[in-house]
Amino acid sequence: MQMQPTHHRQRSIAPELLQPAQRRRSASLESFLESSSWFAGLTAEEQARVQADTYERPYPAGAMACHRGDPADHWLGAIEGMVKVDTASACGRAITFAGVPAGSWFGEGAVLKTEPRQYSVVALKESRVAFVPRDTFLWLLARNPSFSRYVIDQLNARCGYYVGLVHNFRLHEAAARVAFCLAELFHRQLYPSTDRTLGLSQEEVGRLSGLSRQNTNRALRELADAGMLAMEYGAIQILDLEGLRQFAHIGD
DNA sequence: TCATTAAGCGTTG
DNA sequence: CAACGCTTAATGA
Repeated sequence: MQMQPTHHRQRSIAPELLQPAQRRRSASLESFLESSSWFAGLTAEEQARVQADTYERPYPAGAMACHRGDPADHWLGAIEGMVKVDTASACGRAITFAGVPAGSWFGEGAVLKTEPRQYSVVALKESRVAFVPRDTFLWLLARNPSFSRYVIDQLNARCGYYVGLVHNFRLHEAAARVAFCLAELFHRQLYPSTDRTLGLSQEEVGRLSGLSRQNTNRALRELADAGMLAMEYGAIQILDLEGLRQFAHIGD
């Protein structure tokens, strides 16, 4: 049995209280690992160790999976739901750095450093998170070239994401910002299997793109009028991902 | 003066 | 009950 993090609210939800979408049959931890692109490049021995060492935890909406300031001793995967990375700082306001849809691995930067975690990880809705212990992660990194290549690609993609973010925010206005943040949730390397309907409230989209609720709403209407997305109650449906990317000037 | 935002509130899904 | 839309008051360019 693995030692599990002690930091999270211990609230479990009775299955009958869950919404249908949340109760939907979801991937087991095992199949989640198997469907992750980096997993196929491991030897049988490595795969076995990863499967033995990795564990998962469920989180209700709003729960914190990792606290800022805790030691970063796990590499994380979003199995189901959606989480965000932010600074839930004691001083002042929370800033969201990234949304992490299901199917994505993240936190590799924190595991590679020895410093405590700089950011918090919060579930945006009912979610399950996979924890790969630091030792296992470093072990793979040291012995398997295809895995280290994957990690390099991951870090590189993240770096490119933030360059694009600065570019976009310096040059463009609200609607383009929102378009950028939404489109990047479908980044091939970072977020390989995002659902076309994002379960994000307008307020969350606002936090993600650094805009007020009003501005976010206005921007979303603009994008909806252009036929790139459809606004739903508590969700955004992406209709034209390429259009969004162009509008956000991704790749310029 | 005009634009933007946080806060509050009534409505809606 | 949370998300949404609208109004309002404060803030600042």
